[in-house]
Amino acid sequence: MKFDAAVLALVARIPRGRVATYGQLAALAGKPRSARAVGRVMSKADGVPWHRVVNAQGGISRRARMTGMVTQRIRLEQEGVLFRRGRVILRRFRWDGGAAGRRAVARAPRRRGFDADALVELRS
DNA sequence: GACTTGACTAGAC
DNA sequence: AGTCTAGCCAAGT
Repeated sequence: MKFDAAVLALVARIPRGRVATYGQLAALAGKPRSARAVGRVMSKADGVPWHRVVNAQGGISRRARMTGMVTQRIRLEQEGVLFRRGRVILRRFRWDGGAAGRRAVARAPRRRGFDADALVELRS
């Protein structure tokens, strides 16, 4: 399968309210170090939830058109994705890669009850 | 086919 | 924690 198609197929599987990083998608597509290539694919991605793809720091990467960046953040927030200091809280919103049977991508243990991150977000 | 250009990253200070 | 640097890979010229 072509790299581009593989990446697009993966992006299409990212659930609402979750995000994936360029590097993560590259790895899932079988090319662990092709994060930049994923960015290229996203630049002309259409018909897929491209807004759910962020960089390794949880931030929205810069691009030629800045308009898309605003759209991306708004859409994510509408899906319930929380930001802190301008970045997605990856620990909580990173997609596990559809890890059914597959080995899960390092995932933070679910916290129960009081959530400090959420509180901080509400206050800002 | 040799550059150049990105919506990138992990590692080293 | 912010900055730099070296890699990396696929496209376009």
